[in-house]
Amino acid sequence: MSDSREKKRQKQEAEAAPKENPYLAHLPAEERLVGGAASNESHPLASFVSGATTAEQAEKAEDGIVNPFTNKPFSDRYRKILQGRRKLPVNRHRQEFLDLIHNNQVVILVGETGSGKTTQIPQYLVFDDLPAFKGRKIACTQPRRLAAMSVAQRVAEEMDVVLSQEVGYNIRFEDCTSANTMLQYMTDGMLLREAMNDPLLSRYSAIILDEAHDRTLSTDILMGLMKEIIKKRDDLKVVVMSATLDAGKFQKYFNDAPLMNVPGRTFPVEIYYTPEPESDYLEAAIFTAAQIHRTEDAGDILMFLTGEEDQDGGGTDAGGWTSQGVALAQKRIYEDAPPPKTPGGRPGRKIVVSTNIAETSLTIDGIVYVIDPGFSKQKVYNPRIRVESLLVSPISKASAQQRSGRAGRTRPGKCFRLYTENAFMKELIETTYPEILRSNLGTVVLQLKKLGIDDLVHFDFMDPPAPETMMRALELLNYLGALDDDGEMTPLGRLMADFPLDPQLAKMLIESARYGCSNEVLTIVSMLNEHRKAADEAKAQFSHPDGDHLSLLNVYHAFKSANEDQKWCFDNFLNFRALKSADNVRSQLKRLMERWDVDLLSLPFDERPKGPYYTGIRKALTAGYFMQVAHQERSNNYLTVKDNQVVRLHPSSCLDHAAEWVIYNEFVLTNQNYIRTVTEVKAEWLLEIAPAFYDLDTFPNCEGKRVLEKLIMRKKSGRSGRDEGRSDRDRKDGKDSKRRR
DNA sequence: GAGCACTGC
Repeated sequence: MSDSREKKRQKQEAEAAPKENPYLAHLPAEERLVGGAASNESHPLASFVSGATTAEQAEKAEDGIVNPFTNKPFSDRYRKILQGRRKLPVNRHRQEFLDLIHNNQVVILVGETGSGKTTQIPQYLVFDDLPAFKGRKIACTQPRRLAAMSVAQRVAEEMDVVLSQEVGYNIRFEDCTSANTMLQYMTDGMLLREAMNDPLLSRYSAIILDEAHDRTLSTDILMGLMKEIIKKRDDLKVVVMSATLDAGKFQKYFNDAPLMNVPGRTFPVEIYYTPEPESDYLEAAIFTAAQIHRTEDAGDILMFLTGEEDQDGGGTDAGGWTSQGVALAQKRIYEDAPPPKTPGGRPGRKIVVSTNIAETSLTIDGIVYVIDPGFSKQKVYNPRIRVESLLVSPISKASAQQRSGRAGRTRPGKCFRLYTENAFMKELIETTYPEILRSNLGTVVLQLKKLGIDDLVHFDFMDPPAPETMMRALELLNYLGALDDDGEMTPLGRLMADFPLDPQLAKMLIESARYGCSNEVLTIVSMLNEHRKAADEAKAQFSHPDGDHLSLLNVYHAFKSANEDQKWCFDNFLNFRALKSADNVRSQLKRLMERWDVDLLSLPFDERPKGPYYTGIRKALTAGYFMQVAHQERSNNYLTVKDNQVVRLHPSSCLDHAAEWVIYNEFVLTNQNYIRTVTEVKAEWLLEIAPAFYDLDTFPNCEGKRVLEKLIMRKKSGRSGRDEGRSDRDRKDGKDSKRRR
């Protein structure tokens, strides 16, 4: 949700009053009324009827003297760009597209990279649909923020308008649109959030879902939502654009919608396989690169590895090579390869080492050779132990094709697959499983409920998730109090869905007001959101003995006390950008709390450490994370509650004593099971805060269960439960316990 | 004492 709801409301009001034809601002007021255009035959759009235009009409308007949307003369730059646009492959299909969209509510469009679909199709729709006549807009969604921004910028130039005026973009933290905006690029997550408050998406007359082949969680939900909305809005047009050949699936899903195919502008790529399987793909990749460099013509190399660790291995430098991980050197990959080392010698060669991000989202010119070891790191979800983890897995045939295609963007290329042809044919799956089949669905289910989808079992997913995964999500939301026992959304659940956070974090934030520490929990939640960059940085001087969550709070306080100084961050080994970003998230969440009347409170600070300050915070943390708890056994191992997984504290943890019960933020599955970002809690809090989850009848046998049983017995017999378990005894030799591990 | 594909609200 972006900056101000008030701003949005005003904008909506302005748009809801389409009395005047905004294209005719140069005319006297009476002629500006809708329908009045016909009375001025000189206007470029005078003869246009929404939903019944031709490519010829539109091109004539584009070729004219005056920009029909601004009434200003077209610039020279505009005309130059227009020439290029007319040469794009998609341009030849303009009339075909119009015919399809006139006769169908949904159109599927397959266009490979370089076809021009992302920039042109929305403009074709603008000229045909004339959204501003209706006081509506056209939305084009992108999975990534950067894409939404840069495409909007490009299209604003193509249409010769100022970005944020007729063409704009809307992403988290940045709404670059105005009351004049008729074409809006946005992230799919942003449109989804809008749908939660406007279930029919009534502000839009057409919605284009781009990069649908990505099958992100948001795209999948939006597609399901579109199917619902078109039943209720026959005035809404939907275009689903994808880069893969798997268009049949999209067609079938959208009730046999018609398909338009736009070829890309690509060159042939020769594919080479290894005769035998490779045992060490990293070594094989480096060897292949060396061989290409020795024997092949000039041209850059793109190498797909699975992660940063791999990429360090690829950092060889020899004979004018440069090698850079994409994340580390986003600028350098666009530079030219180095010149020959000796005059007249062999040309230099650039090697781009990348994760699968270069598969679709990144275009690098000059790549002629692709090295594809056939693996990528993928998210997987195990509903049995409720853990999401990253796993190096074989890629799909579709991914392999995408990868090889990267070699043919500028001229004919070669792709070296480091696996056998037989493996490609027989072992690789056709397409990568969509994210929705590989994720914890807590957030998805909460969003769907908020969107008003009551019957989740029969919701028309393009790929329905496993019932067990669905059950896990419902169970989580029920324990958190977001759904009642009938699966109906509670007021708390509705409020939780308004926060752009995991359900546990949302619950924790909302509940923190009851514990009088919402200011502090707000900070912790914001820092956790940025944990990958910020959490590990909590160095010794900021660490808190009771846990990592509290250390994050210390880091943020110190950062603010140092006036958010960049040098201070550097001196203290903290990531400045991550902290700024956490601060940005914090402001957004704070605004949401203010809007929804969640009190912003703090407990008395000076009474630390004995007073309630930290206890209150830890209780609030427990209110969100009571399902992610581990108990330390006598063997010193930790066992996760209910699932009984053996885990160890992640070495980055600053917990400095044996803590019998801890909540954890993250379960990291590697060679060992680790829990990361942990804070000590008390058994009595668990029973008190989440009695439904800590119903011991639902527990498998374990030490933790017996400890809780004893505690309950003691409580029943009227004694104080304060000295439960063995924690007080162990605290005395806490340092030793730590060392023993 | 280990390691983190990518994205998004």
